[in-house]
Amino acid sequence: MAKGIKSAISPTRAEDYPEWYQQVIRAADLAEVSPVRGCMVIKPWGYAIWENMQQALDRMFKQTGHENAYFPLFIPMRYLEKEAQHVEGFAKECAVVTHHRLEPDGQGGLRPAGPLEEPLVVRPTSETIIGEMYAKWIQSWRDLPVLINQWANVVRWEMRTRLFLRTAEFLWQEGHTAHATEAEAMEETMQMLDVYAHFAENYLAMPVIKGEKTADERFPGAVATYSIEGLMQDCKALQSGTSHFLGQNFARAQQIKFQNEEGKEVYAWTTSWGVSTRLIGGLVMTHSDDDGLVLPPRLAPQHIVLSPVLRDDSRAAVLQYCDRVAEELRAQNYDGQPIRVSIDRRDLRGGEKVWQHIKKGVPLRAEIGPRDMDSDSCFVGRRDQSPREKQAIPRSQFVATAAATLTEIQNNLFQRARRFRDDHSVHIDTLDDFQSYFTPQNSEKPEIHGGLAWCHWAENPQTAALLQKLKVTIRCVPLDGEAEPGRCVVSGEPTERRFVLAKAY
RNA sequence: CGGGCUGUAGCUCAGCUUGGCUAGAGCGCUGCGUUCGGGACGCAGAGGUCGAAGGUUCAAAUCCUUUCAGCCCGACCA
Repeated sequence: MAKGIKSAISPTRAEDYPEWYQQVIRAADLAEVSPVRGCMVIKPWGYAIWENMQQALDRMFKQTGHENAYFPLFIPMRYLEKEAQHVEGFAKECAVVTHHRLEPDGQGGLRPAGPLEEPLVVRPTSETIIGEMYAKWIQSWRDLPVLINQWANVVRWEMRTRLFLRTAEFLWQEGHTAHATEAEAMEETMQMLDVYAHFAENYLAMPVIKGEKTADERFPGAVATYSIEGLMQDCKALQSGTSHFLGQNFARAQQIKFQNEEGKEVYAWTTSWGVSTRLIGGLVMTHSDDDGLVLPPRLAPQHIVLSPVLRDDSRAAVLQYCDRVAEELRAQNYDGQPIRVSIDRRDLRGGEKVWQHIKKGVPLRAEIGPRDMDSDSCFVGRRDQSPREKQAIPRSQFVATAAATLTEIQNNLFQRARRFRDDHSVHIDTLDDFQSYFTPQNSEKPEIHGGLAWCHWAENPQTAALLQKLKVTIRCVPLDGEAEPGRCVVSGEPTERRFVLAKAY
């Protein structure tokens, strides 16, 4: 490739953000679009990130008293019909199975045969099937709470898809709980929102705002929906996890009831909460730069990749030296586990090999050639620094400080993302400021603009029309921070606190 | 699901308007050589039923119809 090229990914973020996003995913070999409409293939490097997310989240779910279970992929259509709002919300995007057999069509092909008596819906979410089971399992107050999580795939027939951010099929986890009292269910809802926020900030290194969704954005059938919202580098917000307080809506629809301590039959209070492979998209858009993916060490499939500089006269010795360094690194712990190290033995030119690891977001990389071996050191680069800033570090020091360096990178990424988020968060108090904040200078080819606008806001037809015009949405009513009486920037109506508004995915 | 654009080699694309030699380029890939610590260079190669199906024609990547997929813009959504 030409020497003049400054960055590994083309176009850059500033030039064309959506295209940059796709190129980062491709360069890092995370995933591809599949031949199946709207569905993606998650490749090993991308799937390993998901596995790391699963591992961390699963531990947190267990620590908060949940157990894993598995429910069917297929949901009888009539289950979905029970909760009116729920049907309405999901009906438009359901895949439906109507046959259970194939037969020759007489022209060398196949056609469906054996129509089902009742169509089966491929789960878009599992409230209904799980609720159906809970209704059987729960009879006494002694049976509560029921705290179950499921790792699964779901299907929502999306018309417009983007890798990780929105695909017809995606992987997620869905927690479903049932409680004896409203307060306990609400406590669960908030607890899991906190778990998600903790995970986002400490693992994804993605600062998030916890908040409640407005009625329009609420989960179909929920009494209240809470979310964590992150800000991507193109200044659009990403809903990155949701926790729903379902009240007794689903319990009533599905007859989840029990005898309480007074012997009275009452409905249970339920919750559900989930995060998906969308988080990988959030990860990409929070940290990556014009040289490709940047991974927070806690979720990186490999923490360190050693790139031996292979020359005929010293090949064996260098490889042996690398093996030794790798062994020593693996004996170190980072984040409670041995450091994940691999050696790239491929006989590629040094520069090319190293750039591949940069594009894949490996947090720490070390080039090791005869010169390093002679001086008993490693030539180390960090993904949170420029590719040029490489340093020779004595082997023993590199090994001894590797875990601390990973911790430092993890923290740096979070600090950097938080600074970006804070730099793109503003209090807006006039309509003019609001409009100009969300209006690009160049309407032909909109530049990156906007961010999180904290505003006094009233929900009414007038404000809704403005939002539609500017393509802005109410992200949430933030939970943290104090109430601050004020007046709606559009209508002047008095309000209690500021909402967060932004353009969003 | 509406409106627009696009499907030609693994990737990015030219060729199509005005049908006609054996369908091209760059990158990537394979081999050999020179190289090698910031993304190498030279030479020689492999690789395409032109998204798919029908049609028009002596002749279709090129024209027509249908269909599938992708991208952008709307509506919808984790």
